[in-house]
Amino acid sequence: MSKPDKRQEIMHAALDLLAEQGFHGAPMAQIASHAGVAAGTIYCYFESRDVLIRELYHDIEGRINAQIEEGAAASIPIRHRFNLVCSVLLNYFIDHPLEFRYVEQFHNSPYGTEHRRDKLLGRNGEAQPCRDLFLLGISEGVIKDLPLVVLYAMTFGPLVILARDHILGFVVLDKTLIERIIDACWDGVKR
Amino acid sequence: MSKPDKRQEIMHAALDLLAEQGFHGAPMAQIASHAGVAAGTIYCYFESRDVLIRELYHDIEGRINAQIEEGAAASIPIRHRFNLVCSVLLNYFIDHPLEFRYVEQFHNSPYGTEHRRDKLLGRNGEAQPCRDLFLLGISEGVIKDLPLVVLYAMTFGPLVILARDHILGFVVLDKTLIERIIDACWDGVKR
Amino acid sequence: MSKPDKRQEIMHAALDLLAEQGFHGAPMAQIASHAGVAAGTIYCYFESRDVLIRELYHDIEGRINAQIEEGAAASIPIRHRFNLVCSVLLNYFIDHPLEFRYVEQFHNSPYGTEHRRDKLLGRNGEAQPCRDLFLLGISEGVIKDLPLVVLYAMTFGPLVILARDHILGFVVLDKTLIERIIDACWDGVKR
Amino acid sequence: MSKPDKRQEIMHAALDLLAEQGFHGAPMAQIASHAGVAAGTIYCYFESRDVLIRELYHDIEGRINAQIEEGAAASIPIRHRFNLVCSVLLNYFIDHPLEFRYVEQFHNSPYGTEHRRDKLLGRNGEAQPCRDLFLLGISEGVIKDLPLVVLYAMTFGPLVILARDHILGFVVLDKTLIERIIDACWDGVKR
DNA sequence: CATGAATGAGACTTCATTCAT
DNA sequence: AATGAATGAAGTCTCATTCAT
Repeated sequence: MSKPDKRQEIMHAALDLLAEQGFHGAPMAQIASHAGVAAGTIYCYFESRDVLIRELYHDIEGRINAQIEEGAAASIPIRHRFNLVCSVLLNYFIDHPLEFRYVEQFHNSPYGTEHRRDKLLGRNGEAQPCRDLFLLGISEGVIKDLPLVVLYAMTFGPLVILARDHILGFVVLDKTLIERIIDACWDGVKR
Repeated sequence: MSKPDKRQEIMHAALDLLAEQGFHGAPMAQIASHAGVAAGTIYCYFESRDVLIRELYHDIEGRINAQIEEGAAASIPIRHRFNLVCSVLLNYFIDHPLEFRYVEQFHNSPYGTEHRRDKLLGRNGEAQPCRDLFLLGISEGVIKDLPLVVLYAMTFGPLVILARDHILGFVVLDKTLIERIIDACWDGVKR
Repeated sequence: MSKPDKRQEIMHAALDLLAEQGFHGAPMAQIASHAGVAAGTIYCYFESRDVLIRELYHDIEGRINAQIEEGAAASIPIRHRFNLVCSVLLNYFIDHPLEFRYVEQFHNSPYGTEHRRDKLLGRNGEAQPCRDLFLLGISEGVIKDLPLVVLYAMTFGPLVILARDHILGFVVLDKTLIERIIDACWDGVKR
Repeated sequence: MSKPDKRQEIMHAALDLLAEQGFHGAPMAQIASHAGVAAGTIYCYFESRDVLIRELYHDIEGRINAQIEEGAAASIPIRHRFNLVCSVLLNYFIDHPLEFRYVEQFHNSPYGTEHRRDKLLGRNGEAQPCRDLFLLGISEGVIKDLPLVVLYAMTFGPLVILARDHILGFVVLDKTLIERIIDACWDGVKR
């Protein structure tokens, strides 16, 4: 109980501070004190700052993917599954603004570049869950026959920007607007 | 000629190094030597590192907006203007990968947050040029009646992601594919 | 049996690691794990790291002196006793390279300085066993009438260097060569 | 004037503190303040602490070798050259106790091990100057036909120990005693 | 304007030691 | 006696910035 507790405290503190102050605005000492532990304690759980940052990303990525899969797995009509995936994802971002900001920063940093390079070789499947959804749609002729990467971009590109704008207060995404947004995304990918 | 020269050298060196190595992977000394000037010289032109970073962003943003305006200003049918704006923007990113990476990093960092905050109060116009395009489209009933922010996201969200994927080698965006992508974006915003 | 066992394990691990990696290249945690005990356990047997280091030295010094005494005590002609002392000592170093390296490092460190300072006041005995041998030799007129310290240096100086060179692989000291070396040492001290 | 000045100040301070307090008893900050410079300044002249330590050794080694060569080069009878080399070396140590202590510690530390390893491959010639002296003596039949390493040990082993003892106050090496010591050393190596 | 040596605050990390279990 | 998670002081090194030249 005390071991995972402290590890969790540290990860939570790191998420908070790194998301809010940027990857280079939060010294280890600050993370430690925010987590209620001594500076050295972090190194009982994470080999280095880099490892902490990567492990934290991996954690969040896992949770997000779990959400997406949840929607993508359902065996319902493609259109509905698409809706589900998008709304689940968008709502997750809205509900977890810190995780969202963390992930965004991670992607647009040398960590993200390295992370992608690794995926190219070792496979990983961040958006893997949607693969089947899109492939099926293409084969059924309801989705445009475009490279998967493009379909991902058409779908998640707008959602990510809107999540950010919502978090920053540029729009208020309510239930109705979210529905209309997802419809628009569908228009983008549907044949 | 020699004064603005040095300033340009510095900005160019900063763009190179900051884009490639991340905002925190390029010390001032490295930027200076890459620019062929002494460390102290940078401070003759920029008050501080932060100012350099922001000024560099401002420069790039200006050039990108100029490109967009170029496409948006033409008094041709909305559909064509939309095409023009998108292709001009996407091609600019593809042709200027360092500027693209720089801007992406800027946005997803405390600088970006602050920058947006400033915009809320004052003005900005990053996507301003498109404002009229979309407003006109809405009033003519050819574009969905959604908040401008959403329309921006529907349009630029996919483009930005695809530019990044192209730069990183995940897709190869040729003329044909770019056309199809822009068509898909149009599907997303059109009524 | 289990208590002294653990103490021995710790001293053995400390000897290994401190000799090989230097006095500052072996953290307590490493010594502990090498000894198969927990970090805190060391402090059940040794008050501090310094105490461990000094106690370990004291142990080794005792064993080496025992060897020397063994040779020095024999009531045989001086020349033979000298031979015995030297060969016993040199062979001990060759057979116990870790102890040798440990002792060398100890001497050439602040520990050694402090150790000598203590000896100045209290006692010494490191080469004490040879005292009688040399004193007898002087009085019998077979050994040069030089200060004991000088005679020690003439005898042990070469041996120590050659032990180190042998351990590091710069020479191979076989039986014959050892004999010739000891003869040379004798030439140095004999009248 | 100011550049080499500061570098010298740093090396001098490092020699003082490292020799007196041990290689691990003198933090960079202390060396810096002892040298009258800021902590960071050391890194303008030395890449790292390790580099400083090695460079300092290299410096001292050079000065000592210069002294030895001075004695060894003279084209006088072997016996006299031997005397000259030994007395020059012993006096240098006595006159420069800090350098002596520094060198001793260096040799008996991982730095020294590494240094010797390098020499084995790349040649370096610490005691090279004496090589000819001993080789000539062997060929002329006035010096024992022993490996050079052994002859070095017979000669320098006692001198090093006595230098240390003198510095620590265990003996007082005056002109007369030094002569007698060198005579004894000669007895060790002469045929 | 330009220089670049110098600064020193502050970052990351290590590790001897403690103490509740 | 034994454990090992936790501590936090201290160490090395980086780097934005300054200032005398």
